Order: sequence, then structure tokens, then C-alpha cells
Amino acid sequence: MKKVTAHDVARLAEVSQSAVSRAFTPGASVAPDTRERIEKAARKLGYRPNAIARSLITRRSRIIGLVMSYLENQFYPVVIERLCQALQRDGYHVLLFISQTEDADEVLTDILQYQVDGIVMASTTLSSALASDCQNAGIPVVLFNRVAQLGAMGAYSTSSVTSQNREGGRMVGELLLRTGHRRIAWLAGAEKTSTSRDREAGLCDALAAAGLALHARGVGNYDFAEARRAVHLLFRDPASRPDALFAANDHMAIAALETLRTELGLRVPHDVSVVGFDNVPQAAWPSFDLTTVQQNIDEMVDATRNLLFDQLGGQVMARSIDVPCVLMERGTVARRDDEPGRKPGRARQPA
Amino acid sequence: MKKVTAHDVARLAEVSQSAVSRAFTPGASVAPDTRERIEKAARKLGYRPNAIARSLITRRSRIIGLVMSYLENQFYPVVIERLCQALQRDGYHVLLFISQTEDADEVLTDILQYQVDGIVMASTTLSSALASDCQNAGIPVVLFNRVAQLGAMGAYSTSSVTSQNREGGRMVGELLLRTGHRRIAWLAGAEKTSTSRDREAGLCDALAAAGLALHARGVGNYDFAEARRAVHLLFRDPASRPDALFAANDHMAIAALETLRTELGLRVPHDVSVVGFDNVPQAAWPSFDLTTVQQNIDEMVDATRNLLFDQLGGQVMARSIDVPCVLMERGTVARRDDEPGRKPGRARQPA
DNA sequence: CTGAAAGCGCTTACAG
DNA sequence: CTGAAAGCGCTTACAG
Repeated sequence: MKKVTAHDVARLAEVSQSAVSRAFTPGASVAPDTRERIEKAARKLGYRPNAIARSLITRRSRIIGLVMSYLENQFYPVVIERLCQALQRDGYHVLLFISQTEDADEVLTDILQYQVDGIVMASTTLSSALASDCQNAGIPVVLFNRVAQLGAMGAYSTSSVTSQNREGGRMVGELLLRTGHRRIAWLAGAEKTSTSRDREAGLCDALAAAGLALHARGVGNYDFAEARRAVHLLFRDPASRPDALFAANDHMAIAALETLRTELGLRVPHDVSVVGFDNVPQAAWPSFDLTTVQQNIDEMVDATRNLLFDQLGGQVMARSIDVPCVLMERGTVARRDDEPGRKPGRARQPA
Repeated sequence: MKKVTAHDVARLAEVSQSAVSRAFTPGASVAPDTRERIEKAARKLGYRPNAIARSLITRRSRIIGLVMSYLENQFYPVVIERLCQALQRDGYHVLLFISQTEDADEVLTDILQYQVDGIVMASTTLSSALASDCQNAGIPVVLFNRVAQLGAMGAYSTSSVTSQNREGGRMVGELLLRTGHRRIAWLAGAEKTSTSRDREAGLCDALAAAGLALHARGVGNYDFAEARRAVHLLFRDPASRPDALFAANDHMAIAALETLRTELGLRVPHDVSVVGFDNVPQAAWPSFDLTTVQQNIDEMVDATRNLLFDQLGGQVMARSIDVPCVLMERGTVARRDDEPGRKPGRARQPA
């Protein structure tokens, strides 16, 4: 029941407590036979160095705070898993916080008390006030899958790791155009997130290059039920029904698929094409076979790790890294070239 | 950049460091105006008490270690989310560890160094040797969704929270029997897990009560791809094809659904009924509409919290709690009463 | 290589 | 109510 400390081990091994500490510090100089005596005593007593005490004196906790807001989207569990494993490999550990909202400010006060060495925020952002607090405290923050909103002054920026979302959106736009779609609808995520905005911007880039604009636009707020409602609205009028729907993430794309098939009696991709973003595990399930844009999680995790550790060292400037994403063509996009009754210039706008 | 400590605040507020500490300790006695001065100074300096230092002196970290092994099964992300939130409400935090295997021994050494106040292990178990280590160290451990394997001596037992898995299995068996199924197959999870064994036992209880036995049995090891292979084997021979398949969890049930429909050309539930266990979010999606047994996560989380906190107090004995689960009847089970060519006694065994 | 000593930032009896 | 002091379990110069 009593916790065994380095002193106890020292006593048993007949050395000083300092020696015990050295024996457990990689690279410290201890004579081989001393080390052996210490290790034997430690084993006998079941001694484990107290990481809390070590953190206090070294002023590094080897803990990274991870803030998440919702795990229903299967993308995030995968992120947690990969990130934890990567960090564990480096001898770091993850203190997990669930924030109810995208704005993680209140959770942060908590985190900071734990003297984390760094913070990664996935699917959440923080106010520029708190970002500057962290900067002052010398705690690196990296946003995962979000980009910092520039503060009023643009004064504090936070490092971030994302996919090349705009490029990804553009790829989808081009695919849809190439396969003959003309009435392309966009299903937005949370409007203020960079992911949703950038992907939409990319889509619009592609459309604009072809002299087109968005045919319609709904907001699903990255939520299953809201996406369902938005799809109902988007497809309410048969006369102006979209021929393709690009959802800001797979979670909503799947909601759309379910709604289109089950509630609206439309066939995908025969009547409508659907594309998502993320490439969550379910996208590959035969029931969905969803065409989507794959976010390269391993590369994103790696970039996060690197940003974190670079900034742990010294006072490095915030940096943003965006990793390429790749189009995963599966079964939810049809070719519409030969679609009967198609009116090519229908949605065309004057440049 | 410099960290601000209680001393800094004390100096500015012109009080002792002890006073500052008291001002941040709920229930400690500080004069109102002193407290005000301190709070003002703290605000000005951006002071946040160092939780690490506090942990060292109070010998309670208010950190709970959470060990998980695989998050692909959507049941676990939901568990993480609820458990984190519940613990955060109590002022505790979660240090998350991902273990590659069901056996979490190696990860535990790590955890123990962090002086966690308690450990919850979900989808993992630990050796009785380590369980006894934890017991000696006074660190409560509760298994979530697993039950302790009794050690060789039966000496150390670990607290656990599960659903009433056997009862759940029995309910499924009875449902299947009631709806006229006779050739009932079982798709096991990982064979050594209590969940898989208990659910199977419940199913067999129900069958035995009707004078039946398992028609066939496969092993999916709680894995999507393995479940798929097992389903192929189970349905290889058309002559002895099961009329119902009960999978040890939804993750495998969905794999079975996909395989049955896409690769084997069977209709569910027309040709085969399928039942799962967990009631993960996807089970409710129209594409699956999976009949399953719902695990009551909130109650399980609550029980976990209570077990943890009971044992935090004193030297309470390990306890096991099993919470009721409920049958969720959806669309993957058919009535087979009027099935043409059915042979009622086909699989009947002598008692 | 090894030990005595200072100190990380707190909490908490103990006096006053 | 408040302060001086001890101490949580370590690490790390500093001498030797």
C-alpha cells in the first residue's frame, strides 16, 4: 500500500538516493555493479519512478493535451488512435479533453494547469486571447484539421496541420465536371470552420473555371441529422434537382446517401452523384462505396508531431502545414455525358 | 515566457505564498479582502496553479488512466466521449493509452509512473500479476466491458463493469426462436474475451431450453475482415445454410450484412436474419437497420465512475457490476413461421 | 563514479 | 485569518 520511493531503493541497495535517480536516467553515469545493485533492489521493492515528481523538477511533463469536440465522425477516432500511438513512441502521453463546442477556451484553463508540454486541438479552435496565453507560457499549440482564425490584430497565429482542402475541393469539382455534371450542390459543414470554407472554395474554383457556379447550397453543420434535413431542402423541388452533391465530409455524405435512397427514393449515382471528404472506414463499405477525398492521417499526424517538437525546443514561429489529399474514386459518381435531355449550359453564368 | 508561481502572486499582493495557496483551495479560510487582492494579482499575472506540484504534495493526481485497444469498433469512441465527460465533471482528467493488444501489461508500467488515481481498461485486460501490483499500490482498476480472468490462485480479482451479456445473448436466442428460426449460427468475437463467451453462452441457454443447439459457429475475432471470411465459411454450403446469424458485436454484424448481400447474394432478412450486439450509431442507419442488443453506455459509465470513486476512498473489495441491456428490434430479423419446406426438428438434439 | 544539498511549486499542520 | 516551515519525490550542478 505504501508507495516505494527512490529513498527506499537507496537504503536497500546501500547507495545514495542520487545514485538511484541516475540509474533511472538514461545516459547518466553509474558504475555497472552499482547499477546492478540498484536495479535488483528496485525490482525487489517494485519501484517505479514518480513521473509527477520528475516533471516538477525537469519542468517537462511529457504530456500533450489533446482537445476534441465530437467523435461521432469516425475520422476522429482514427486520429486519436494514430496520434496517441505516435506520441507514445516518443515517450509522450496524451491527456484527453472533450470539449462540447468548437470553441475550446474553457477546457484550456484546465489543460494549462496540468503543465502539458504541448496542445493539439482537433476539430476545435481557440480564441486568439488564449492562443497568446499559450504563446506567452511557451506552450506550443497545433490545430489539427483546422486553421487559425487570424485575431483582430492578426497578432497571434497558431500552428496548424490540415489537408490541402481547397485543392481537394477543386479535385472533386473537376471530377464532377469531367463526368458531365452541371447542377452541382454543396453541402456545407459548420460554416465557420476552415475545412468547410476551403473545400467549398476549391469546388467553386473548379466550377468557375468551367464558367459555372454552385447550383444549390445547403448547410449540414457536420451533423448527421442536420445533413439529412438539408438534403430534403436541396431536393425538394424536382425541377431544379441537383445532379451531384458534394458534402463537406463523409459523415454528412453518408447521411445524404441514406436520405436520398430511403426517404427521397433517389438512386445513387443514377439520379444523383454523391461525394464526401475524409475517407472514413465506412466510406469503403459496400453499402456506401463512397467516392471521396482521402485525408492522409499518417502524414498529418507526423506533421503534428514535428511541429510540436520543433516548438518544444525553442521559440519557433507558428507554421502551417497542409498535406496533399487524394481523390478516392468509388461508386457514387456516374458519368452523365449521355444523360438524355441534359442541357449543357443550364447553370452557366456570364463571366 | 517565464512561468508565474504562487510566490509571484504573493509578492504582488503583499501576502505570503501560503495565503495565495489558500485562496485557490476551496474551503480554505481567507479574509474576503485578502482573497480579493490575491485574485486581482493572480489575474494580472495570469497565474494558474500548477497541478503537477499540487499532485506531488497531495498525492492525488486527479488523473484516471484509460486503456483502449481498438477504436475501429464505433462502440469505443462513444465510451471515450462519455467517460471523459463524466470524469471531467468530477474534476478528473483522462490520460489515454492505446494498447496494441488485449493484454495491456506493457502499457501499464507507463501509466503507473504517472501516479494515476485509478485505471479503467476498456476492451483490454491485465495479467493477475499486474492487477495485484495495482492493488498493492492502492490504485483501483476497473475493467470496462470485460470481466477479470481469475488468476491461477483466484487470488486477485479486479472490479469490472459489463452489460448482462449472457442475458443479452439469451434474449437474442429467444427472439430468433420465437420468430421461427432453427438453424442459428454464432459468429464469435475474440474467443478469450468474456463478452464473446457470455453472449454465446446466453444464446446457447436459449437454444437448449428449446431443445436445440448451435447450428454452426464461426470466429470473427471482433474484426471486420475476419468476420467477412468467417461468414463465407459459414455460408459456403447451401444445403446447411443458417437461417439466422448472431454476431458477437455490431461491428461484425455489419461486416456480415455487407458480405451476405454483396458477396453472397443473400437477402437480409429474407434469406438470413442477422443480429448484432452494442447498438453502435451505424446500426440505426437505414442501410443496416440492424436488430441488436443495446448496451447502456451511460449506466455503464456511471457504474465505472462509482466503482472508481468508492475504491479511491478506502480499501474496498473489488466488485463487478453488470447493467441490463435491451433488445432493439429493427429490420434484420424475419418471421420464418411460414417458411416453405421448413423442418422444425432439424437441428434438435437428444437432451 | 558518487553523495550532500538545493530546489521544482505547491499544501498543510502549527503557532500566533 | 495569516505566515514560517516542512516536505511531496524527484533531478542536477557541485565537490570530491
